[in-house]
Amino acid sequence: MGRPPCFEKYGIKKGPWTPEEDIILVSYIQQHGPGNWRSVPTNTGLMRCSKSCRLRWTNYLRPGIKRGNFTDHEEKMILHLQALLGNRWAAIASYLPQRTDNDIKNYWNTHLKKKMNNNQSNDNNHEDVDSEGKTRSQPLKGQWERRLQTDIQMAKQALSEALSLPQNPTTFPQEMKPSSSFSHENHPPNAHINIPSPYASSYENISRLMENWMKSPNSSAETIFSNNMQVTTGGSSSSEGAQSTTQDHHHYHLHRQALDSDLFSFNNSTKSDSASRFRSTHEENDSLTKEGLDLFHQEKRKINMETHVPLTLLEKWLFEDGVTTTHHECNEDLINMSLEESTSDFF
DNA sequence: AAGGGTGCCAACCGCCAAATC
DNA sequence: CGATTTGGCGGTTGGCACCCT
Repeated sequence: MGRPPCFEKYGIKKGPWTPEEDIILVSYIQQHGPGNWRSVPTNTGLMRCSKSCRLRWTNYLRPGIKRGNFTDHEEKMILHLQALLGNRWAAIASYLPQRTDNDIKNYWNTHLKKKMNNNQSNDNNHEDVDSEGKTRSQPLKGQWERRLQTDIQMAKQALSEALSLPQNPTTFPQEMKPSSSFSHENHPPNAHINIPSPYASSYENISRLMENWMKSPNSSAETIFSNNMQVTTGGSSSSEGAQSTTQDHHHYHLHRQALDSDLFSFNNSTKSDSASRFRSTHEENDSLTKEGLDLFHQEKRKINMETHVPLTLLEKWLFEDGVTTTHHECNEDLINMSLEESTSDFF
């Protein structure tokens, strides 16, 4: 037999998400936590498939997501991890908790792939032009990959070199270190993320939105949203959402910024300590519900049991798996090499 | 100013493994 | 144990915004 058929076959809506839909989804996740996506469309009335809801949450609405330009360091990490793991964007994204796999994939396809091609075409001179037009030496890119493919011993050495990135503790966010990347106990997710926000001046509006939202969790999202954000919602079809005015876009970004607020500090429970964030943020919130606490304890137990493995193990798994699947012809020596040793400088 | 080309990115598609009945 | 659903992943696409001529 199998599972009962899901509701989502009827009248599935596609296309860009509207602010109203976002509000509904976030509101639901706020109450029930991420997961059990099958029930989300049914319980919220969203005419979206569960898959779409999950993607919207993980790629856009989930708090703690860093958007905008990739830093030089992030770019290097992506390049190195891509060389190690191949196009396993989810695995790569697990090393960059603030970035989504979709984000990294897009960045790779639009920027890095091009850059790699340029590097290969300019192979003879080991110089590269960065985004600011400045010339800098790039001895690792390309060279590292070629050496990896040709000689295991050389590859070992090259890997060590590649992983020995320039040490710059001041520019390396705390949460990106593996030992702490899954621990935000004392750090609200956005507290130390330096987002160049054009919406800072509207912080009060956001605060009001969140305040009212928390006070009236049962009121309709549309009412809350229209009262606080004054967004023209109209018919709220996807096409209309996509055709909103510039002002609407501005408000939409305010809304988006609000969703990033610490008040909703869940994280994807399969990849990080959503429970820790959930607790740390909700403990500071007077409107914390008993339901929320129960959820937190459930989440924490689940995470402790299933997903919160030491990162060194995760690294090993990623490394070994990546090597065995992408470079299986030369995997033995690489597997024998201790990743912890070779990455000690990397992080 | 207009039209075509290009870049970017959110969202979709299809596949697969795991879970469930 | 097989059928079915769900969740996750990587690849791809559609449409908007920007740039160039």
